[in-house]
Amino acid sequence: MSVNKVILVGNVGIDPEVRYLEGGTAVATVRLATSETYKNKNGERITQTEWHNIVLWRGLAEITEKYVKKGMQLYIEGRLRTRSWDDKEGNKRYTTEIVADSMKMLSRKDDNSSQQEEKKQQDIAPELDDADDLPF
Amino acid sequence: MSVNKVILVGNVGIDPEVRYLEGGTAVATVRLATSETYKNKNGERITQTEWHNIVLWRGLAEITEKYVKKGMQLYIEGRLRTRSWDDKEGNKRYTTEIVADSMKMLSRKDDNSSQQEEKKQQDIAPELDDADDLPF
Amino acid sequence: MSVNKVILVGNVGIDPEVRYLEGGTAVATVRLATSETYKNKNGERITQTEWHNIVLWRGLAEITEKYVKKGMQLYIEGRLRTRSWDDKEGNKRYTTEIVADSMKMLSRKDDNSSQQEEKKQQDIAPELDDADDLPF
Amino acid sequence: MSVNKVILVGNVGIDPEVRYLEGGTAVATVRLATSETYKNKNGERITQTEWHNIVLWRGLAEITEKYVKKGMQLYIEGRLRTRSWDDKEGNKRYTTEIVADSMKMLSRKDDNSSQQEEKKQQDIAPELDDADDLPF
DNA sequence: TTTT
DNA sequence: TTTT
Repeated sequence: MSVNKVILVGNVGIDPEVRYLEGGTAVATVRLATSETYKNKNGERITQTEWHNIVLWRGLAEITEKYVKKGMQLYIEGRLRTRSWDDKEGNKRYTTEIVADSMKMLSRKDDNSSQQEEKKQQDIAPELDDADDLPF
Repeated sequence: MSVNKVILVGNVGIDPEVRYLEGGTAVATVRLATSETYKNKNGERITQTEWHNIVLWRGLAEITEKYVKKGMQLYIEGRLRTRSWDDKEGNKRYTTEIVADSMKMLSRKDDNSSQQEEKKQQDIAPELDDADDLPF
Repeated sequence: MSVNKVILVGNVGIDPEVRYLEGGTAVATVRLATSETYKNKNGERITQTEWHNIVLWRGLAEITEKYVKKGMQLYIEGRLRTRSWDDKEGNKRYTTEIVADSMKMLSRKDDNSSQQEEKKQQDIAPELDDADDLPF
Repeated sequence: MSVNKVILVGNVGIDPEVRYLEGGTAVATVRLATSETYKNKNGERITQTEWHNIVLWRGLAEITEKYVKKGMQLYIEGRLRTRSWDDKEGNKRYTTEIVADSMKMLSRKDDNSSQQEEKKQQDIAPELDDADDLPF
């Protein structure tokens, strides 16, 4: 038995990237910042920002494509996954990502169509879970 | 405002490494496995194991040094932190770790001194939180 | 947007109760204890136990009926729900429960058939989520 | 070993109540709403609101007294506690509350002094944890 | 009513 | 490199 759970509330750093696999499956990646403020030994206020790579599949990716923009505040629930790849020198490299199981928009960047999109967002809210049975 | 929270329950892969910084601060690293089982399209049961790098500071590191062993089941609560370093070819590399804020032992590998250590573990249980104010 | 999430690891106080609604839907209730130990001002070790009412629906209820026993350690992920009812004097009363979305068995009470049940438990493990779309 | 953790993001229903115990310890109570939307069998969109009783001690209570207002969105991390009391008919009653370990303000109700208070809030942000060692 |  |  094990538990692998991540809960994040943070802000989107750049507009998400969304691509579609051969079979039509959507995959989105989101850069999400969380920051933490503390005082160091000299009493100075230090803000430390952490950047997270979020991966969203299928329905969550499609929602992301339509509604998630740079600057928005998101709630993400997911799990850690480290995958390996080979760089150009042939070295094994590792990247740790958060695979989202649930995503909620806490704010929206207002744009021209905001009133209308607000409604859309509410319409789709109940579908914001990744209930597919594939584990990635 | 942001939230950066990780909750893990998993098994320790190898005995932890603990070192002491110049000032005497203890730092422990633990390799923790979580695994997830699912059926693929052919109905075969697939187990996918995820390895996490846990970093524990100060009191948590000292507890780790004394009691955490390969094979034990741990509950970890912490936060994600990605740090960068330069490899031998001078390339920037990134490693994502979970900095523990709380650690609980869900099982112990039984050894000769188990009865005695059981008691020790209980004695220290209330101190198993990293309440220091440094954010790393 | 809101989040209502509970994460518990605790021990089952009595064998669960399971009943079936008219339509055949299974509902299980589990009493789960969590305890917390601290030192009071006199340095005495105090253990405080908290009892939680867990409600599990459908597949989770059926798993509970088959495998969950008094004394077992469970991981529960769910959400808070307070429901009201009228007592015999006609006063409104409130009961707060945790509606489970996920349940994992961290230990089993060993019994005669343990080897065999062990296997069963593994067979059903992947189905331990409440993926139905009803919100209760 | 056990875990008793609650994570909430919701809105404050009425201005918090804050009182001071004989020894000067501050205690605040906050009514927090979370809501969940789903479609019933007829395809109608149903919103179900859940009200939570949050209890905050010491520093968190003082922050609450100064800054938390009706309508604000809060992030609360805490633990469940059910306490019993006797009603006027002498019956034992139970109330389940969430004792906060951490509180973060996700929004503020704008008032006249908002600019100035914004700064205050940031100044106190690092102290928003209940690090005292009393377990309630 | 559980467990360590 | 762990565990079930």
